[in-house]
Amino acid sequence: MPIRIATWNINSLRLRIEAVSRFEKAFRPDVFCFQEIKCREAEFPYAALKAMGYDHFAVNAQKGYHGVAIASRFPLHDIESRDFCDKGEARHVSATVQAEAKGNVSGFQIHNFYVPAGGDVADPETNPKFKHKLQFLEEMQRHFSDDAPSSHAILVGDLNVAPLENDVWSHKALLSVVSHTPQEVERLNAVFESGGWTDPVRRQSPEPERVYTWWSYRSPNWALANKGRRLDHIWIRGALSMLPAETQIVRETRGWDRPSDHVPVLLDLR
DNA sequence: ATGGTTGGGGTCCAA
Repeated sequence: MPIRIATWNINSLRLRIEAVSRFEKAFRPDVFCFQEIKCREAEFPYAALKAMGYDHFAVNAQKGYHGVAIASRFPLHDIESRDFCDKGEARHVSATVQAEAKGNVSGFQIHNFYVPAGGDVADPETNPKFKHKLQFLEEMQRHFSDDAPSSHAILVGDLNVAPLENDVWSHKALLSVVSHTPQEVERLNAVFESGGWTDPVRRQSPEPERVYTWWSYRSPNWALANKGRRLDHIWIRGALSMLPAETQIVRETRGWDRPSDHVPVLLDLR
């Protein structure tokens, strides 16, 4: 049995806990990473997640906005939440997963990120949110290049950047749209390269195949128009990147009642 | 070029 990791920007975990349950029944992830949980820790739906078989948690929560969490069937150790950019925002949580497969126990580190969206204007001089986004990515780069790049780890989350031309519905139309500007892409690529990461989603589905994980709520006909972006990512490094890996993007959840605007990304590692 | 929708918390901000 492979180990299955899922990441999903859920856009309010309490509101969509039934969607999480439906997804869990169908896809059974072992380690489930959420972004935009949008609740205080006291409001975190521990009981509902325990009923789905998750007994181990790493939660970095705040009232109303942002918030990330890991729910795991395997024990979690060394739980840390780093306050990137020192703004007091809950955008990162990491843990060591004590995974067990075929009786072999081995650990790997997992980092769960919610990178700032960056506002509307792609100019750090006039838009402090965009400046924050660029600084957040720069701090991520420094953080991971300080590590031993060969250490096995997984990085997941809503990185709010679609780095490749075929990660958006129109490269040309989105070049000046926050999420696909050269400034962000350059910084995300620096995180990826200096950290020694690999991208199993694009290993499986190389360009020019179009891959999206997000469709705006503002498009009434999201499936037909299909103006999506790939904002949600799973990266792996070290010995993990040598393992047989399969990924899935579970687009069908975008068509469920009251959906998140993001869909889950799954990774199976053997 | 413009405006379109959703969620949380509270009468507007973030996405």
